[in-house]
Amino acid sequence: MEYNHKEIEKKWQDHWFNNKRFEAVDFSEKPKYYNLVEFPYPSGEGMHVGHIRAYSSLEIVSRKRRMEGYNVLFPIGFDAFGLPTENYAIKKKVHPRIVTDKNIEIFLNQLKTGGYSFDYDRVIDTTQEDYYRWTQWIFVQLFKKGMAFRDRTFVNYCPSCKVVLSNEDSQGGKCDRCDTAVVQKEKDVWFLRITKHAERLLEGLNELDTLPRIRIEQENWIGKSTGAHVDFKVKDTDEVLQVYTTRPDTLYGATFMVIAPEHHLLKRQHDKIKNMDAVHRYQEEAKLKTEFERVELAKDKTGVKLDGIVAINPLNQKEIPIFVADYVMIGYGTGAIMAVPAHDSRDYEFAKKFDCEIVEVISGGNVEEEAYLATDEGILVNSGMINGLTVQEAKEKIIAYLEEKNIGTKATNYKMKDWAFNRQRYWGEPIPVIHCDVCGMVPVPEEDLPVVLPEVDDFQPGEGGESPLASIEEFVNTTCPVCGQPAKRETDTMPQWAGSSWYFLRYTDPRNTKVLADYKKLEYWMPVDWYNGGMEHVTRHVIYSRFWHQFLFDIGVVPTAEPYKKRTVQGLILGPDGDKMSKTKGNVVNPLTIIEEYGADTLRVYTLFIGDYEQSTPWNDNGVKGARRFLEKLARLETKVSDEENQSYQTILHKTIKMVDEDIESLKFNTAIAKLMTLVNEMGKAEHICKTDFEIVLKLVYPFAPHICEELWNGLGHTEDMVYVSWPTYDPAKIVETVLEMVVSVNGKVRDKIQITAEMSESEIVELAKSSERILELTEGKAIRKVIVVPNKLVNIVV
RNA sequence: GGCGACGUGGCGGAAUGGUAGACGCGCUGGAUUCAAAAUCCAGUGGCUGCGAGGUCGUGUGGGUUCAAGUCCCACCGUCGCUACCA
Repeated sequence: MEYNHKEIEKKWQDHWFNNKRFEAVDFSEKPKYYNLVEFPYPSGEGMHVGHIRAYSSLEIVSRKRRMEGYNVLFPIGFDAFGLPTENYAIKKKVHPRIVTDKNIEIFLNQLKTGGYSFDYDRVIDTTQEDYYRWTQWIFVQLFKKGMAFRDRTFVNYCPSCKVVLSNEDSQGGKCDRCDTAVVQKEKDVWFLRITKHAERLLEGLNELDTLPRIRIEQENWIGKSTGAHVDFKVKDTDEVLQVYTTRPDTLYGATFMVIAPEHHLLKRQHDKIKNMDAVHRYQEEAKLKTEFERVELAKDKTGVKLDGIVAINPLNQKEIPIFVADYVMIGYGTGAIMAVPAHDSRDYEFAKKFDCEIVEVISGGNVEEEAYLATDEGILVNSGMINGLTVQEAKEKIIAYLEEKNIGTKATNYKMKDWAFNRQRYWGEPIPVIHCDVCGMVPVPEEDLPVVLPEVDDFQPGEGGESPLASIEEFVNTTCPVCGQPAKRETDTMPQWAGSSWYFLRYTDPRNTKVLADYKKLEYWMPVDWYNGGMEHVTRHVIYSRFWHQFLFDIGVVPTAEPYKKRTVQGLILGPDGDKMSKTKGNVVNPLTIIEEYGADTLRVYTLFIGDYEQSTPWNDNGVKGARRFLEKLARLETKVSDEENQSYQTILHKTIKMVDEDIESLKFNTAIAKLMTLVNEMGKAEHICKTDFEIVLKLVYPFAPHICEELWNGLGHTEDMVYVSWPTYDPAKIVETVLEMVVSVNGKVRDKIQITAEMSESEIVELAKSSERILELTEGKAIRKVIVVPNKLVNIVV
């Protein structure tokens, strides 16, 4: 067969897609299997080799599952709201709707060119009204249950994108989109009460089949810690300054307190604080600092001592000063800390600079030199009732004491904050809320959904961080659905994470106009059996979507408590230079040129052969040729096919069936392909190949390189395509080697090899090993102290 | 700073504690060809030896073990995530 990839691939793609060969069937009798890959953002760049790699894993698994007799749901869609499209629309003066539709069409064609076996009848697009209607519907439910609320706080604001960013989108003090330094801005914004689910999000991880590093990253993100809330009285006031600490055992060492610049105490005790001018100046400075300055340039501690008020240490009744300093964050714990300089490096640094008392309360270090951070070992000193106790004992005793005296409680805290849920841009789901002077905030009635994005001429965001929707009077002005009075619409839109937080549900019933998805269909398809995606989405998207899913479960909309059974991640494909692919570095590999030159089968095989699937690895153009050669060798086997049986390759054939099966299930595609290459090389040496054996090889290669396999399968005279032919199983009898080689080593060094047969006993093997000429030379005149036999592997003789 | 992963030929990478370097790329030699491409065959970690072989070798230094790339400890380096988290 001449390998004309263009012709073959076109032919089979037309056949599959025109005949809907990958259609997922609702309520089929077959067992269901739901494979999910993260849906792409339809950028103008189109498909990237990263997409190929990301989708290929479950593409392989989906093809294999169909052959194994499953009813497979393997869907694809588009997460199409977001800034790049909007920015492009602003620049080129084209409506984002037009840009999005065009990009989606291109992307879908590219996916088909790659031969991906998605069910293309279930394609969804988060920007379509019939989709975001349900995104808004979920928001309304969240709002009704008090899970969505509005609050005035300092938010991360990108002066370039003119957008309020969540903490997740402004990591490292830089805007996720444009890298501009983020500043703090006070604003009324929407939040989702995800912190209420912190514990459940943590517990749900126990049910998730995933790698430890993936689970740990999520656990760290949620950031649970345990300790105590402790109340400190502020002298001569009714004020109680509450702190959160993980180290209540060090309470006797608390020699001063620090509150965040935004702490409400400053406003409340305004009159008593004598140096309020200095405090105000400090607050202003802190506000102007970007996140970057606050974190990266934090080497030097700054702060202002409050003049006029002091706190009382509740254990020893000592008066201790209160400082304002920006090393304490308003958003974590209570925004105030008890400072224990002897045993916390930040407090130590601050105490040294501001000349505060340092009292050692845990022995073992040298607090003259540095903070002693002992956690487990170490005995309490200078600590009244807990002297002599271990840290653990002291913690328990102090908490009991605090609770008894009613000045503190055992407490749990989470790093995770409520989810800042808003954008001030055009291309997003309008938040379906109406502001009425009489009734307050009222959700848009469900029958009025969706709140449709209005047509506008200018998508440019307002200078003050206002949404472009705010300037459209026909949109803003409405009537209150409760009292009928004139009212105004909310003009914020949702962040991009919204549409992706439930998309996997919509795939089960993508055209439903009554509910987000039919409950019976959800019961049939959910949960997602296997979800593959990027490491970068493990902490944000996965947690957000689990939160929404848990909420939807609580209100009876979905049948499972957790959405995903298994989560895996793919490693990045780096540029040929080993750097992350980027347009600016000019090291981007375009998958379409590879498909053009070598074919989709080659591209698919190469992107999986390139290295460990879960590890990052650089692209290598030469490697592509190897993948292509493999397929050519496979095609050449066709010429050797006969009806006659051939025993010469049976062992390796059946071993390969076993290993390829196992490797696919454990994402070891690189070794699966290596073993298939070995098999094809071996069978190439045979005089003739039995037709049924060649069929097995085609079935094994099919998930990786389906087009050429279909062609060869067809060439054998089959009229039915390979999509639902049965996956091969190995014959256990055939993988047992009758004659095999064992290594004989002396003191762990390999010295000889012996041929044994499967029937030989261990003592026979040892005798054979000892009597080998090479071994006799080495053991002559020495006493054999020990002989270790590892069945079918080696004999080690210790002298 | 914290958490995590990783470190193996010229390159990408294989190795349930049991023959280190599977498989691929590249390279060398040969066959084929008028020649080339393609294809096929052989070889391909270092040092050493005519040779059978010997010896060293998985970032560095220790340890456990009959046996360590693999397990443990320390250090060095690279990458990812996170970050004054109290």
